[in-house]
Amino acid sequence: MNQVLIEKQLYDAFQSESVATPEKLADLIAEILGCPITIEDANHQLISYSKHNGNIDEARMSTIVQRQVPDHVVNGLWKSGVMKQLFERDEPVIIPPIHNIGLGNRVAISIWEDNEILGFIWAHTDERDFHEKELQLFKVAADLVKKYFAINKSTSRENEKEFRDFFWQLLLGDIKEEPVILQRAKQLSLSLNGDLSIVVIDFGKEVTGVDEKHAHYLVDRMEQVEIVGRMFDQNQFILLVRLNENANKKTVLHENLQIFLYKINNRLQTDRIVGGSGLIYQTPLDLHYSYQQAKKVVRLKRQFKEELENVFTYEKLGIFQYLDVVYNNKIKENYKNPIIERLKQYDKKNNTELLHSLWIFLESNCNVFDAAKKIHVHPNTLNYRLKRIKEIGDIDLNDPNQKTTVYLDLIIDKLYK
Amino acid sequence: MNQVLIEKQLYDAFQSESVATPEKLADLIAEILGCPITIEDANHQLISYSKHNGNIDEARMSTIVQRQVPDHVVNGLWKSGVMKQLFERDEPVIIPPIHNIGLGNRVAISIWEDNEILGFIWAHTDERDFHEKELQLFKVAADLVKKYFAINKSTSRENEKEFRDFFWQLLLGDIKEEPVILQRAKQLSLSLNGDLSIVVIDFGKEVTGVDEKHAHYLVDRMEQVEIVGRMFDQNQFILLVRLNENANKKTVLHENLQIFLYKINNRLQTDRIVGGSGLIYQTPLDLHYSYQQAKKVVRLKRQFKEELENVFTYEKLGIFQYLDVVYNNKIKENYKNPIIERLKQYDKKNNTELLHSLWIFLESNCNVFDAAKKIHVHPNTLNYRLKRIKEIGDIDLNDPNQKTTVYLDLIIDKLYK
DNA sequence: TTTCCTTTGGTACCCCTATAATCATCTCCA
DNA sequence: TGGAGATGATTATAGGGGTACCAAAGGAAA
Repeated sequence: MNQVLIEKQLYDAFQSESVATPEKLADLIAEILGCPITIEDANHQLISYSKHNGNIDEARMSTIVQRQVPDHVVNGLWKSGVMKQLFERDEPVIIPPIHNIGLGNRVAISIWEDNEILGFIWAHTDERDFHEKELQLFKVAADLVKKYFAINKSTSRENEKEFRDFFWQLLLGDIKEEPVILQRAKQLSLSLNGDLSIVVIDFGKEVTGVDEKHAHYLVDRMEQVEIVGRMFDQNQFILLVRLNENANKKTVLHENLQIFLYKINNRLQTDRIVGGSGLIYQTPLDLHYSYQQAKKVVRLKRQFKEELENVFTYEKLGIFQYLDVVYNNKIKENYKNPIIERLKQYDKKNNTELLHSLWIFLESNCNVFDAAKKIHVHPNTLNYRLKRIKEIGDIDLNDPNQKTTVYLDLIIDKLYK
Repeated sequence: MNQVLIEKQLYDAFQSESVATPEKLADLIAEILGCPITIEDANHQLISYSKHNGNIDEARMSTIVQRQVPDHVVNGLWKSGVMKQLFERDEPVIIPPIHNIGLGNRVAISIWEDNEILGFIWAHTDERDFHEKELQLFKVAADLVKKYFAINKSTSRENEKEFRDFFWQLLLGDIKEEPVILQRAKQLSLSLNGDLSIVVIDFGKEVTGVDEKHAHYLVDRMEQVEIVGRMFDQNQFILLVRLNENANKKTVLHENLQIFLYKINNRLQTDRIVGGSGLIYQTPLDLHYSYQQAKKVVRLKRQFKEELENVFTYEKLGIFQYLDVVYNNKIKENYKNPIIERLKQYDKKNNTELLHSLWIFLESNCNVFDAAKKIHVHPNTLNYRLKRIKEIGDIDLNDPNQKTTVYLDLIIDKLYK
């Protein structure tokens, strides 16, 4: 009965304020539970905190001062497994002190809507123990806070479907006039100026709720980029991002994606998730190109796992960008590079390794010494082999045209076998 | 009346022999005209010669001994313009002595069927002059010889249409079973084993009779290759060739085509005629690939006139083989190499020549010294520029992948402008 | 003037080329 | 069958040439 009473009290208190401020909400929860309360959003930004009475730990102090949870505290929470629990269920989690990040006793709960985490409530339980009753109350509190989030998100929620349609139009290039795009963006309170790019994260399987939560959470923590739009589509998480003015265009996407993919694979205990970004364009008109490019990066990363392990942007695909069209052309024209064929034939007949030597040589930027080291032969041996290759293959390795051609054909020969 | 009489006599004489030997024909003409006669086919192979009375010149002597006109004599005839006249009309041509090739006074006439030259008659007029009467008689003689050729060609003529159909089936790859192909080839007395390839000569305009004659004549004089089939199709002359057993596969087509094209352009006073060959295949099943390849060579040679001036075979196209598919892919994906874009922008802003320097460097097989020489700067200057290029373009020139990509993109950037 | 960019000179070190020697394998012929 | 000779593959050595790096000077813009 006591519990029901308190619950009613909470509800009444909450509903009595037509627009409850988050601070009042924190104070109210703190009062009922009898301990300091902190409310954060999904991105660990401080929403509000209760008046504190008595001494507080270092983690709380710095969170309040910075208006967000310090990075090292977040990292510590991940490492200790606490965040993982919060991400995977909506029950209160009892957290023992973690001294090296200055964190005292806590009980925390995550707040959900559909599969998206809206935020967290942290109770600072240094001064009192939480038993079943308090934990029940804490869940009720989470429900209240969820309503607060829901109200504040309501406007964007209403637009959700409309936004999705617009996003697809951008991704498919359906709208051809920039003013039309910008007007619709304005209606949806989106800003589409600056450096834009599409990022595609591919889960390689159907995306579960847990996957979505982690993905949402991690993209929100990307640095130097702003997530303008996001959407799940089958196995893929599609992002429309804007680069910050002062970000280094050449590297920011690469770095963020690298970190993102490392973390999400780590947290979901897999290695299946890959991702890539398209080129950066200055107009939303071109975003459909970026989308296609990002998808191509993902596709190629699956196809050439090792080779493209460290490639995350379309720009860095290099020759792989053209590999499949060239390959298809070869198939269509039934073309086999006669040089390679001659060398293969010779190798087979004479039990030599001319073709492999040539490949290592080309891959070593045509440096005989480096290449010789890699295949454990004397540089002069490799030089001799190159001389033979020139004779047998009828190729001039000093002609960049011929060299490039055989390099391309060799890559294809190796990769499409 | 005398003329008509002789004409009748000639006809009678000719028709009296159910199968007149060419020797008798030569003797007959010699007797009527009162001078030694030589009959050759289109390829300057000796068909027959009349008994000679009196001294003969060196050219005749060596022609008879070798059973074909010596090369230097043929060349001399071309240089003096005689062959040109013979090729362009079917009237007797009076030829003054050409001493440096040992040729005395001659009157010659070419023998035609449709647009193909069948052969020539040479009258050795050292001992007597040809006037109007003799010239008329000479034309009658040519008509007789034509009939001789016609009889001997009749079997192949009958097959002409059937052959054309078969040729097209080969070119288009319509027949999928090798035994079927070989059987049909046998019916047409064609041999389709060995190293086969398709050659396409493109006249760049409608082909006239004169063009055809020269083309037929010149392909018959190719060395180390056998013309298995030939056909005119719109602006193109399509050849099916077989390489001789002992020919150097790597070079024989290149060399023959180079010479052929030089000569035919020269003789027809143009530079419009181009030609190319496809790959060499060992089975007629693959000839349709060779045909497509040869057409591609022709098309690319028109598109990149200077760059492919010395390329005649598909094998030697090098990177041009892939250029258009890569280009189309770029267009489709709206891709502009960001490295090149950044360098262009920098060059424009700072009035520098980084992009051009990079191009020369890549074209010089990445040899700083050679490249520096070409653009007249100190090698260290170029080194410095390369350092800047690496910084501004964010490119690692020691990575063959990146280098190849930018090389390809630069070629396309230059050629498709 | 300061600063940044570009060019050039110098030097030490690394790399490439050419030549020759060594070894293995195969062919051919007595 | 043995051995001379040919061919091919590898290693050794020397010297010239190319490259990377440092330093300095000239020039343009702030």
